[in-house]
Amino acid sequence: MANSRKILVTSALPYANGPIHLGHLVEYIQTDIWVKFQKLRGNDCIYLCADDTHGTAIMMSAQRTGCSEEEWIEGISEKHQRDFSQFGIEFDNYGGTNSPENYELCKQFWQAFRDAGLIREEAVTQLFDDEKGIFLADRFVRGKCPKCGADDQYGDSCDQCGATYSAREIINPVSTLSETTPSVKTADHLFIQIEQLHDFLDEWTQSGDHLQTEIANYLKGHFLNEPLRDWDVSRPQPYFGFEIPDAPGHYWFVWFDAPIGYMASTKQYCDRTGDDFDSWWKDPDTEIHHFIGKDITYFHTLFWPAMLKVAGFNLPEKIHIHGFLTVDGRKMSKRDGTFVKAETFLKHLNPAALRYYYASKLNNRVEDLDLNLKEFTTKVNTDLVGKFVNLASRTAKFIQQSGLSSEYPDDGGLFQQGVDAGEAIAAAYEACDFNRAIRLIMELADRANPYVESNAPWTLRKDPERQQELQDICTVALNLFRQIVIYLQPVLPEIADKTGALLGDPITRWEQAATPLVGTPVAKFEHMMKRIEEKDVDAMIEESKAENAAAEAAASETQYNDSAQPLIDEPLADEITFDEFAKVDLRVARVIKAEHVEEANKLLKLTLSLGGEETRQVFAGIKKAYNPEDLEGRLVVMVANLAPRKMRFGVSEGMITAAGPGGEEVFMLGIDEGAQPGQRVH
RNA sequence: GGGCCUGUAGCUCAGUUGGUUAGAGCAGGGGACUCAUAAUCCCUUUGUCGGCGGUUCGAGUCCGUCCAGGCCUACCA
Repeated sequence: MANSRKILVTSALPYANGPIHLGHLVEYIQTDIWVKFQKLRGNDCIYLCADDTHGTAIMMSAQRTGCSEEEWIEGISEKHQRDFSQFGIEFDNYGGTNSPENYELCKQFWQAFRDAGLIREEAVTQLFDDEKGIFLADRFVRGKCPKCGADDQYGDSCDQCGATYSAREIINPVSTLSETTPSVKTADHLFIQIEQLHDFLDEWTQSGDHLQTEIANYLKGHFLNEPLRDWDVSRPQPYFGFEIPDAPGHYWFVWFDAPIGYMASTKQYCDRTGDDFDSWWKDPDTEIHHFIGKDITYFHTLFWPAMLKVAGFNLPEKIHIHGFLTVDGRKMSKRDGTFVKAETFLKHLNPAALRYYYASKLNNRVEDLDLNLKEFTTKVNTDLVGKFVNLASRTAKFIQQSGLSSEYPDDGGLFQQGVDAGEAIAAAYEACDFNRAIRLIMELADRANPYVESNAPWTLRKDPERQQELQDICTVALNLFRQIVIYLQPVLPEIADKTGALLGDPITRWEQAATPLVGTPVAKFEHMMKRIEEKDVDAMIEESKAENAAAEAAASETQYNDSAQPLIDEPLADEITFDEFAKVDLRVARVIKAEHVEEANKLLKLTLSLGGEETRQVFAGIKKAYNPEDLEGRLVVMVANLAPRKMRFGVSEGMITAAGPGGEEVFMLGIDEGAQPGQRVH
């Protein structure tokens, strides 16, 4: 087409850390419908996606399952692609951010930032999990809220009082990865000084219709009204990602390389098809459209445009942001079985039903979409099966012998009304106002059924004199049906294919809806879509519940499958009386000094404070398990009334309590925050 | 605390730049038909358009305010 648009479309990259579920599918179905619409309209449109494969979470998952990160992400990618394909979602290329193409592009972006002088280095102090050997992102830390004192809150904010804070402020932090107390460590990070692009971002976000208005307002009120903070784009090792070429030991933060993955996927597409990469990312006439969820808004509306700007690539024409999925009005819940995986849905229901339902609910605002299961069933059954497919189902077999009439009969203007509605429907699709498009299309179906009703082909077929009339009526009905099918092709591609086969004319272009089809044979009609049974929906929910129960059981097994070995190694001691227990004076003590002892290979020399001036010198056999510098300041529990014992290196005036077989496996007793040195343990 | 969004029949929602008796689908009630996946067609009930105040000849539509619900409040994917 001479005036066809060149449109590059992406969906957010699914994180390669779990299966696709119905929530993800809102976005991929929305995007796929939009892309199919553009293609049907004759535009040069490609749809790109990839797995987002970097970051700490993926590193941990691979570790847990005992495979390499590469093996892990490959397995996930296969599953993702299989799920998408089952739902009729067709990518022109599906890549992964761990690809060589992505690495090359990242280097290019990085160099552009270096050249622009926008990168600076600064030390960042973070909590560090000594056992796992990694820095802890906020969500991997839990502890007591520093504001209200609520227990078991995440590292960045408190559910109870709503306070936000840094993980370093949290009281009694615990790493959720190892359940150990993290230490505090400092590492250098690289920052992009995004504030220098403030004027550009002001202009880009607030004009040109690149964003929905509520998003533009949000950015204006939350970020652009004050200087933009520098963006921390590096992570120290260990990290699964790309090592920064000119900063060994530093890795690009996953959110630096993830959006570049859109481009890497384009690169793969171009390499495969011989297309020109620059025509997509450097030609200003090309439109780039990103579809994302509201959770990743600022990465795509601030950082990403800034990156593209600095590196000299096309800026997005539009960023389409959608809300989340709720089921029956509530957040998806694993416990309620409403956290339904794509795979589970497919075992029970037709993916076309979900595509239609989502389409009928989607608009171009950032609103949450509710999957009401009852409504889902009635809507699909009434609209799709009852009204729409029924049109073909009730008329096709009457003209299986004769085919469509050779001339399009008078239909009282029905077909033309459908043609007239075409542009409004197209405009609704274009604006991502799919629910409007569906409403307009269903109005057409609402007119077509009464037409069939009032002309009663089932009466005509009994009268040999009126066979021409019968053929004409069915020709009209099937053309009205086909017109609707064309309009619905972006949503229901499979039905479009079947209709193409039924009427001997494949559906490939939107304009086909403007011209009635005549004179073709009509194939044997076969059901295009089954009704949804309530029991299938119930079965899907039940299966999701069962999956969750099984997963929970497995998790609790791995968490609590404690070995019986310790008791076997050291059986329980004989019973004692309380008085006998009370003879042992256990005290809270603070390690005020910890030092190596020359020539000792097991011992550390500790100076313990019991508060005030009271101190004890203790030799403890924990050298292999603890570094002295990590001990200083810690609270321990000591046996304070143990008879002093002369040892080779001095007198030990007590004993600190610890468990474990010894050597490297010694675990000292800690005590919760708040305890004071000198307090007795009862 | 601040910001954004939403509030129209039992349910899901339309209502264009303010203009005559506020609409659709589903659900409910009554009837018809039998070609079709118990599908379809016709008729039909229901609304202080969240409350209050204002601008206007005229407001569901604009302004203010209050109430209710949702979301966001950056280094977290």
